[in-house]
This record gives sequence, structure tokens and C-alpha cells, in this order.
Amino acid sequence: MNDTSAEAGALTALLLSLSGELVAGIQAGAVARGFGDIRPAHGYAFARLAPDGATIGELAEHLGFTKQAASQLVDELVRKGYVERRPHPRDARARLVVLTDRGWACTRAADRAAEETVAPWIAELGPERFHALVADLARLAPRGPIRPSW
Amino acid sequence: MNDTSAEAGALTALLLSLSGELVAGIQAGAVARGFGDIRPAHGYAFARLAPDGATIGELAEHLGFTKQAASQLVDELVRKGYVERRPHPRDARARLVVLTDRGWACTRAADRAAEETVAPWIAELGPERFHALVADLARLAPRGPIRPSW
DNA sequence: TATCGATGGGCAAGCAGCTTGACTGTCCCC
DNA sequence: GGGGACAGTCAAGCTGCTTGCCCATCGATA
Repeated sequence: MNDTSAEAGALTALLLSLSGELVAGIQAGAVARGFGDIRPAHGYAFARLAPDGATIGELAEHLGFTKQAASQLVDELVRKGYVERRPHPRDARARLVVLTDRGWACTRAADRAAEETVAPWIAELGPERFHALVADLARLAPRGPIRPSW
Repeated sequence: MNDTSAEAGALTALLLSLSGELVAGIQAGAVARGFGDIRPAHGYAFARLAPDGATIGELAEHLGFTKQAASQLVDELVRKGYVERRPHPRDARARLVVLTDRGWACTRAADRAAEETVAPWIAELGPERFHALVADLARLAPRGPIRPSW
């Protein structure tokens, strides 16, 4: 096993560990701000819904789910008051899922929590190196679906 | 929303996307090499079991599972021939779970698959920058449990 | 050495969250 | 206007993890 091989194996653990850490930090921050009834998967959904809403099919593709699963997830978010289904302006088959005020508030809370979680990382590496890190990761990242973790 | 906040939000997606990509690459490589009956969670278990084996409790902590879940996962791996339960040399309550030959072969296959998946990343960034990236990630990573993704 | 709380692990039942399969209503191209 | 393609839902099923309970063994104490 050469260095590159060992590094590849370690990299898997590193990426999983850090993404898990960040997701956990966001989750904890959201709970602390009064949004205790959401899971990380809901956050990934919010990320897709945030700008202008999305259809069930678009959401499903973004999450890497089937449309049924996405629909069930939206059911749950509707029940909890984070999103609502509106008729799609151009397609009577489709429905546009959009954030409610509570959904937007939760999204902002998650953003602040992410910032807090990342703050010690910036302190550890220093701003320049941290920005370079993010830039490098962005060069490598595919534009595929986000796979919800836990 | 300032730059740092935007970067924190993007970082979540980047880390999740890249770790998902890497896990998927390893999974695909393992399948291609004849290990089609394992999930990523099994790989995380192998990572803990590889050196000298581990107890159910140690494995559970590493995976972030309950002991029952870890025990069920080991049941499955025993059934499929990847690990075996041996009596613990020092504690008659505990059992030592160790890899079989097939388990070791699968671990090596996963390592090669990880290397293959990472190769284009090294090509994209260049070796020096890639090594710096891994080093920076290692500085940030906690030593907590790995949270199996899908 | 006998006792007793703490610990490792298994058994059984339950449940959350996702999938597969079948169906309705709407779109759009010929 | 007819017919295939597509958006979404309903119902049922299953996988994988959890909770609750149990027994066997350990090790500290007296």
C-alpha cells in the first residue's frame, strides 16, 4: 500500500467525519433556535426549495429519492408548517412546493448554525487557507444529487 | 448574508457531495470486483475491524449505532462470510469480531476502488495541492464516530 | 471468598423512512 | 382530437435501526 492509497482511504473517513460534524452542528443549532422537529434531510430539501420553490420531481432528483419519498417528506413538512403546496403557474399536473415564513426562518437559523460550526475551522486554518480549501473542494465537487446522511 | 455565511452553507453541500461521490465510487468498485452483497456501512465496520478485530461495543461506538444494531450488522456479515465471532481472549462476556479472508479481500478491493476514485481529483488539483487539501482536512477532523450515510 | 453493581451482548418487538407497483389527471406532438 | 409521456398520489411492503428486557460475566468491596 503506497502513500496515495493510504491517503485515499483516510480521505473517505475525513470527508465523512467533517460532513457529519457540520450536519450535526447545523442540526443542533436549529434545535437550539426552536426548530426541534426537523431532520437533516429536511434541510437538504430547504436548500432546493429556498430560491423559488420546486416541484416534487425536482426535489426528488435533488435529494436522490423517488418521487413518492419526496412527496411523503413534503407531506411531513406541510404538517409541521415549513412548506406549502401551491398550484404550478404553468403546469396543472405539477405543484409548486414553497417555503412558508416558518420555513424561511428555519433556513436562516440553519445558515447561522453552519456559520457557527465552521468558525472554529476558520480559526484553526486561518482565513486564507480556509478559503483555498473551500475553493479546491468546489473544483472537485460534481453537481449531482445530495445524499441525505442520517 | 456575508461571504463567510455563504461559504459555510456551500461547504456543507460540498462535503456531502464529495463524500457521497467517494463512497459511491468505493461501492461501485467493490461490486465490480465481486463483492456485490455489501453496503457502505459494512465498509465502515471493516475499517474498525481491520487491524486486530473489535468487540461489538467498540464497533457500535465507531459506527454511532446501538450495540443491538452493531450485533445485527455483524450477524449479516457472518452470514455472508466476511467476519467471524471468536471468544474474547481476556473477557468471557465479550466476543472478538475479526475479518475472514474474504473480509480482508474485500477491504483491499475497497482500498483500490478508493484510490481509483480519488485519482481524477489528484489530476485536477495536482499532487501538491491535493496533499495540502488532505492535510488541512485532517487538521479539522474530530476523532468521533463515523456516521454511515446511506 | 461471597456479594453486588456495572458491563458485554443477545432476543423480541416496534417503527421510521424509503421503495415498488398500480393508478389518475394533464400535457403536448402528430 | 387521439395517444404516448409525464407529474403526482395511494397503498402495501420491506430494510435497518431503536427501545425494552434479559442473562452471563467481570471486578471492586468487605
